[in-house]
Amino acid sequence: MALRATKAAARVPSRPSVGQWGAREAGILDVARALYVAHGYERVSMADVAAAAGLSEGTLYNYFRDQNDLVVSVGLAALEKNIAAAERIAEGATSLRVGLEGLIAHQLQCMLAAPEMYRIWLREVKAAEGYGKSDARAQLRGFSSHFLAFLDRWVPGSPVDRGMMRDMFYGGIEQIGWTAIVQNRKPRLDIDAAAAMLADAFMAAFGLEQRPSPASKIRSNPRKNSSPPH
Amino acid sequence: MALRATKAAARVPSRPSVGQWGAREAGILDVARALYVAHGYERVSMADVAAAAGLSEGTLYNYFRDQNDLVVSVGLAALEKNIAAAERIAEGATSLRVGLEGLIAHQLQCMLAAPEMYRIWLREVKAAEGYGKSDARAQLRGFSSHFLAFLDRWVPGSPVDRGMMRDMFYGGIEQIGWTAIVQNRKPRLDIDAAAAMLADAFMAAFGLEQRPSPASKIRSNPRKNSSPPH
Amino acid sequence: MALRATKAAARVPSRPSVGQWGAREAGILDVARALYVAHGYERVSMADVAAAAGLSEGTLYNYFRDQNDLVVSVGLAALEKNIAAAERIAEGATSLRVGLEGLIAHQLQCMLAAPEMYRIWLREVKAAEGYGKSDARAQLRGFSSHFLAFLDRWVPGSPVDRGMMRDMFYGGIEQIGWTAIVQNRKPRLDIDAAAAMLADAFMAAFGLEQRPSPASKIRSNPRKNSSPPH
Amino acid sequence: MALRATKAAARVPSRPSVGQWGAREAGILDVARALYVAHGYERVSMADVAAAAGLSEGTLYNYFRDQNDLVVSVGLAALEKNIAAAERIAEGATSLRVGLEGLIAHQLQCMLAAPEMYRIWLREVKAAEGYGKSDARAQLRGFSSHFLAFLDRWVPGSPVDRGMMRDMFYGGIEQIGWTAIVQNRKPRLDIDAAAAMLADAFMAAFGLEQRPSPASKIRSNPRKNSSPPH
DNA sequence: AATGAATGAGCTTTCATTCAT
DNA sequence: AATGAATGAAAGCTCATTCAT
Repeated sequence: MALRATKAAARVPSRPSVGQWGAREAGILDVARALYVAHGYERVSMADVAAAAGLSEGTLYNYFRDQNDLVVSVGLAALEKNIAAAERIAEGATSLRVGLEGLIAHQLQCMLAAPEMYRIWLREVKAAEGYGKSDARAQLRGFSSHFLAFLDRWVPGSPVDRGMMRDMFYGGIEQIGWTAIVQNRKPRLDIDAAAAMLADAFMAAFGLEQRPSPASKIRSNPRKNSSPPH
Repeated sequence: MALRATKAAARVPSRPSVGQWGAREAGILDVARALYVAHGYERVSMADVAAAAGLSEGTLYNYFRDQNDLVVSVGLAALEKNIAAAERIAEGATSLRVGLEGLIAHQLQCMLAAPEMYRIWLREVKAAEGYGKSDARAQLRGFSSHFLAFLDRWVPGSPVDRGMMRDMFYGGIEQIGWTAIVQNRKPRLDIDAAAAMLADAFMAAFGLEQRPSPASKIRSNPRKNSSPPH
Repeated sequence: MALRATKAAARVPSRPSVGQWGAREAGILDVARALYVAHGYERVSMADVAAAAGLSEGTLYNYFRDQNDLVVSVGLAALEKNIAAAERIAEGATSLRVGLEGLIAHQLQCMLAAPEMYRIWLREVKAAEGYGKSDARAQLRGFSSHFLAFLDRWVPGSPVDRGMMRDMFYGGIEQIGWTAIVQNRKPRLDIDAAAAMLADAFMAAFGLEQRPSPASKIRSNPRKNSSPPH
Repeated sequence: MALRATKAAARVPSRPSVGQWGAREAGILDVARALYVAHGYERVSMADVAAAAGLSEGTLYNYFRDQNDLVVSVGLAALEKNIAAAERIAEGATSLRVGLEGLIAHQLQCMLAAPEMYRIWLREVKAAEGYGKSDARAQLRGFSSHFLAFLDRWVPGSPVDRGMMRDMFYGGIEQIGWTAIVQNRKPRLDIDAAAAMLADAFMAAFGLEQRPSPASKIRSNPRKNSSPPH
């Protein structure tokens, strides 16, 4: 169904040396990602990747401990890029609102642009046994703290637990993105509009900003309006 | 890594008859679920299930087309129960707030009580290739409409698109639950407190209820609520 | 009853490279043939062949795509040898009569020497589904054209369609050989006598040579003829 | 590849009682034949046949010892009909020439009309292990003696051994028919023309009739005959 | 570092056949 | 005679991984 179950490879604990870690590995990851995206990662064998990369199978194993390592690495490479961009967005934000909206839009864009990467993330990382102790999770925690710092920067306190805020935020966005993917609604989803709306919603959810006061007459369509007020 | 990928079987078109679908299958599902929970579903072979159920392997295949069918069936059986309970909660709710809180608490309880079922759901259903067209998704859509009807009942209109509300709601809750599971924080998570807080947050997010105005003493549940400092 | 039906493998397109195709494969074919002859090919598993060849099962599958490929390859290897010999006989023939007689004798010898190979040819090649488009048939066509060229060399024209001549010739011979095999008459069949008689018969059938003139009351070849005179 | 190999069922030696042997069995054979022709007999399971016949699987086994028995029975049923017709043709023949021509045409017609039956005959009967001792062969021997009697009737003696004549005759015809089938040339094969030509050829082959005398510069059968001008 | 042939455990899956009812 | 659920042996096949060169 996904990849064949493997007995935990007990031996080699670490990847070669980090200094070396560059060109070659990145190239392999690129090749692998292309294959994964093209055929669905479950159907791409190590031999396929090796061949496409102009490597022998054995050599491939010099760079990635096993298939899981490769798949997860491909997934995390994509994640890293996204995280880096997200951090830049958070840091460059001129207001909480702008930051959230940017993060939402960015997240949705990433998902819709590369659903297969998200599938890898979901199946092989997030829902994998032992995710709790994985490197991947450590990485995520790194990002998480950035996000929390971003919140701290703009709102020192809020009624909702910070961790929960993060989970609501990302959980909600991911679910929305996934629904769009699954419904094959990718092209039609208006990411910016959705981001604006969601940013409002999250601000309200977290008590981070006043919803329009009853006094302010501003909201044109208070009922079903799905778009951002002001 | 998970289960071996299978080629779609060509012959058998459908499962026997639906009327018959009862005792035996349910028994097998129970046995399988127990094994899955105990050992991690990836590590449980069809032979294991057959043996535990006191069946021959061949017989097992009379009831479930293949391993994937069994795993997914186990996952969906759990889901069905949860959905039924959720629908009861939604229908029995005396207010929107009560309903949301109940749904949140129920969802978290389900996840924390059976994380392995949630893993199956995540890996083998939600993130499986072809989920978009699966029976599972059809089933989910059924529940989704119940949830939307529930919202309709209490709030005829809201600024956020209903589908997005649903996704934010469940996506957020699931993420929170998953974090708790992954962090092995199950026992410590105060589900009721979390549910109360989240219900507030979602109400606010969806513009469904006034956040307490600074002046108004309105907050109904000042006790466990971890929210608005006013 | 014979071998288990297999679903066409989807991925691997062709056999490795042709240049390499030699030592190893030939060795495996020899081993397999020996087992097939000894036990009846239907009763020889891939594991049997691998073990006898001192190979792991997986390795065996590096050389032969599946069981059918191996069985057919064994059959065709035998066929190739026979065809090569047949071509040499045809080319070296000093007369039409000599050539036909040689070809008949050779064909019968091959069949009686290795009936199991003939069974493989019959069941797994000739009567297999899709034989029409198989490599085997292509190979046979190659030989067929040689045979037709041989006829052309000695008799530029004849009343019988060449393709039919070929079919009558080989169909007839094979049936005779098969009868001998089935009747367990192998040792007793006087191949040379039969070949002489059949050569006469085919010459006459194809109008390629004068039958004995009316004057010689009976038959042209009273010498070695093993059949009943009136 | 064909049917799964089975361990020789050692027990039940005979079919129920012959008196009963009628309606039910014939009906099953019909149903099975239809399925075999439609899907290729290798792909039709006993369950398929039972279902199509409105029988339970167990009941099917009351009528046919095992799958092989069924398949072979289907094949032989077809053969029997053909043989009966052939005997009628042979008996009704007004001359040797007419008889042979009729037999050839009939044989080709049978093959082209039901190649799948011929495949069964080839794979599951003729090339099956133990064909030599099978009931099928006994049956064939019966027909064989009819054919020989037919020859005896018209030509008390000939230079070619009678058994070989039979084998040449049927082997040649079958090969020609098979080639037509394999080449998908069924519709185009002019059976009557072919039969005429082949009849001539066989007559000549067996020395059963004068080839056109040297004097008559033309040929005996100027009509449809595509044969010997010498 | 690179190779790539060899490995082989281990799973799924099939269906002909049986037998208790 | 009929049923049809249960059987279970039996093999095919894959592919991640290794290791001798």
